[in-house]
Amino acid sequence: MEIGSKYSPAEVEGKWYQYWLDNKLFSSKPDGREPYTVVIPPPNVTGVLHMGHVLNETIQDILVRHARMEGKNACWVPGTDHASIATEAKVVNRLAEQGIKKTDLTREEFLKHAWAWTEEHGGIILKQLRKLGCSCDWDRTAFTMDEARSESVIKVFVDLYRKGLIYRGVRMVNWDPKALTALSDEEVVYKEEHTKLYYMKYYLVDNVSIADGDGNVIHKDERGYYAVVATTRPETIMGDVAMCINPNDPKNQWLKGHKVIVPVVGRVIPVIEDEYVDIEFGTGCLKVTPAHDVNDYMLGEKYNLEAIDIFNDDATLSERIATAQQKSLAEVSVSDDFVIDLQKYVGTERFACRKQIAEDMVAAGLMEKIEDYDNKIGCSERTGVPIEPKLSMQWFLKMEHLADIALSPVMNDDIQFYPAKYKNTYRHWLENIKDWCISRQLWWGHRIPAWYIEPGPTPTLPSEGALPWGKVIVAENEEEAYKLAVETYPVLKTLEAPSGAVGGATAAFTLRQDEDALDTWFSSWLWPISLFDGIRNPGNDEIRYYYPTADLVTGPDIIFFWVARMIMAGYEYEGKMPFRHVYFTGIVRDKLGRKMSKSLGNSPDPLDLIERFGADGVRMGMMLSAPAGNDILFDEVLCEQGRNFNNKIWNAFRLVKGWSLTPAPSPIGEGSIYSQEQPTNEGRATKVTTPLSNRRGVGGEALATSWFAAKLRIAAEELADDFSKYRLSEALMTVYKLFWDDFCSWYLEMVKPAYVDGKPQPVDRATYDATLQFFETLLKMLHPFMPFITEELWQALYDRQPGESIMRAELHLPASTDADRQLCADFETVKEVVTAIRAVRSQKNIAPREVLVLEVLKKEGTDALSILSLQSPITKMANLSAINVVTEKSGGSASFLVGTTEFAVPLGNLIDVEAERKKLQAELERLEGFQASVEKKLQNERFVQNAPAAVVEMERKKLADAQQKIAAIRDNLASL
RNA sequence: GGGCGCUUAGCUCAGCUGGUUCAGAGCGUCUGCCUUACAAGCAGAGGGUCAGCGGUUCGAAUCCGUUAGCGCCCACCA
Repeated sequence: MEIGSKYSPAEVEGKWYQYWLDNKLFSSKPDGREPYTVVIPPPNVTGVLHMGHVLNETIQDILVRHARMEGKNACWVPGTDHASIATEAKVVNRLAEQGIKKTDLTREEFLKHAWAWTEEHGGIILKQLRKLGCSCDWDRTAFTMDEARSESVIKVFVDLYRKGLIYRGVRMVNWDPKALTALSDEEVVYKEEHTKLYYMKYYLVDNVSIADGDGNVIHKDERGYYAVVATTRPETIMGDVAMCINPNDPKNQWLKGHKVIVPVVGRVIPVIEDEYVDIEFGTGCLKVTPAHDVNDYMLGEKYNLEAIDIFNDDATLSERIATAQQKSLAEVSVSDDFVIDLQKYVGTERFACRKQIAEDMVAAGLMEKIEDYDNKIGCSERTGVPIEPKLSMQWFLKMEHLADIALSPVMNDDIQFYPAKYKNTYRHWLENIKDWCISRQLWWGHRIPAWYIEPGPTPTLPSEGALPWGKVIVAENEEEAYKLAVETYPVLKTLEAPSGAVGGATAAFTLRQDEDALDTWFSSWLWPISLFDGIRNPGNDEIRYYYPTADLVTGPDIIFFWVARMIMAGYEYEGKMPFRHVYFTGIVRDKLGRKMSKSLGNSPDPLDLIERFGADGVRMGMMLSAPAGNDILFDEVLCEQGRNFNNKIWNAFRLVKGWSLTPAPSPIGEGSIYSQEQPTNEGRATKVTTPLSNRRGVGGEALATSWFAAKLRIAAEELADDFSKYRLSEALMTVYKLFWDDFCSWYLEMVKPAYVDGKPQPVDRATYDATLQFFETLLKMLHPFMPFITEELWQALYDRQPGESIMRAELHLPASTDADRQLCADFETVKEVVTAIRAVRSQKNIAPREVLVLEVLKKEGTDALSILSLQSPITKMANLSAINVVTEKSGGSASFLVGTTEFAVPLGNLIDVEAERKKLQAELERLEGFQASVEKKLQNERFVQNAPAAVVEMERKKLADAQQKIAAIRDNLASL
């Protein structure tokens, strides 16, 4: 097989993805195996893949592939979200480009456009996930607005309504004047802004004279006494119906019982008293505008004040301000000094109006002062415009019961959060939860299944007053609603009976469906259930098998929107948690720590990255810096590292596949060391006491092979441990180092055949087989992270049956043993010795191909000889001709310590005595310092008494070792 | 305003129950190598008062307190 020295992902990825699809390797059906279920956090149906998705989906794919290789029945269900408000906004924009206004369309026409848009863009993102390698069961692809999901949503709405958990009412809601819809509290984000604080004059209507003193702070000018009200929103004075002071506020006692004039408006309003008012803020006088502020609304309720809504839905000033002004002026007329005809503001936009009215007030002498002020403004998460608190009729879901059932499972870890710190956030939200506004004034979404009873076109009315006009009926469909209406209000039966057709032209009454759609999250919260049809078809085989799902991978930004609510729905409808673990990913930022955004242009296109580095490279780049819950500082350099790793794997494969075999298999454990045949270095003076020989009878390859087998077993356990703790980036790093350092740099270098006469020698069968098996194991360990290259090489490693895949290959290694650990520890010594010799080469500029001799100093009380059992790999890796045990090392040699054993490399006159002396001197000082500190510790009686025996013993050993080393270095120095 | 978290090498982070030879990794940096798998590579090296201060302990990066800086979440001070 001819293979290039560079891995080309593009050729490989498409091929294997198709192979996986063709062989249905992603698909799952309930069977006897343990299920492992993941539901995708559904991306917006019209969205495109961004780096956040790459992170999120890569993690899910790693978990799913890992579980699949553990022999579990892995099922990853993909799908998309209709994203009501976002998608509707996009459709509205597109229509606007075509010169079509939404308001000119009927609901049906608009929905046609929306569906067309969905067909056009829907699923693009799912296609992109395939490029990433995601192993979703595509046959299960769902959409929050497909039939099964829609019916589930409606069923749940009806159910909750009948349970009394859903109600309808006029409440202060967050109004998005751009999207023209109500929003839930969670959809409001607060932004810090530099604004102004306006201090306005509210003159007293009764021009009495007021005595100074008693702490009162009185304002008076030529027009009379006035109170000063501070506000950030002067335009809302048009809705003022009262002024409120704190009854305990000494500086405002004089205002008690008076009436004041709203400047500009001219309305006369009472001064009311409530302890809600903060004495410290502003002047302690609060204007009360029940229609436009949540707190004012509460005051309004409490003191029975009128709410004057001054805005249209798009937050322009309403005609109502003028009529309200006329009405109040008709009641109590005030001096023209204080009044401006509000008609001039009608139709202006709220911020323009604010500017204008402030200027007008200054001009009219009604403004005391204007100060700079930093304020937090609630804005729509979607459209970004400031929210307008607005009174409106909406549907709400009572949250108390749902919060109750959702709290404890997380707090007692039935559902585990990674990282666990989000438990606090979760608890705090549930403990302070408010009712969920679930209606949206949108068309794109699930229409609320509520109908209002209205007179039909041809009613014959017995007695109008007794009829239930306007009453609401909640049912799964219109037919049901009709039946229910008649059942609930038997009087409807007495009307002229409609002839069959529901709500038809002949009906005596009709049902008019509520215009509103449901909040998108009202469908997403059912996702883990509705994907298996558990709502429409409770207890079906799929829901019983796949539910609860295993892991949910999502961002902490939707912990309330989605995670918490899924937990509520899970317990309410299945009586069980929807998932066992939640893995919270961080936010993907650029390397400077900035959020990735279109406007900054700092967000790379994932598909472009995949093209340049390969999907495996991008996945690895993402995972290299992705501990759970931490933000990811993404840097292309990491993808490059990923690509380089792919290349490394590729080349390791080329090496192994290029080997030829010796004709007859040679048994492991005996002989077969070609390095024995290498010539000894006759040229260098040595005091040989032990000839180079295989003292303990184990060959180089065999030793390397048993070492790496042990290493693999230990690494597999580390890997399993990392996975169990969701430390995926550490798991990847474990395999990365295992492959690159241990397998390539040590193992392969140890077993790789030598060249004789320019030709590589054949490799013995046992080594070859073992190497291939190691390779296969490594590929399996890597597969969840890098699915494509591992499949490519796995397929090429051995002959495979059609339809076979590494995806379904299981990774079973026997448990590691103490012997394994001992062997690995021994090999650490090998590595240290080899590294030390290489360092000598590097320092002395000795080429790797120049053959050296190593001397081991045999001293009384030391274990110098044990190294000889490992001499074969050392000899090869350090390119030695011999390892000689000596009692006295050669003159002019570079020496080093590994453990307490001293080694020397004879170098003849290459040695720089002065430099060597300096080095030794430094090392000696370090060791003496260390020795002193250990001695001090051991002389401390409290340490010896209190510390565990093992720790004390360890210290004693440290001391003994240090003493030995010091002695060796002193000898060395003396001999120089 | 309330709550949570973070601060360890140039960068990004591990360090899990306080105790293996003065703290680890990856990347980057420096030095030397085009050595017949791989220069997208090989070999070697340097780099840290564990944010500051105080305490507990025989022993602290680790536990407690405190200060500073950073970040996140929640909240109706107009």
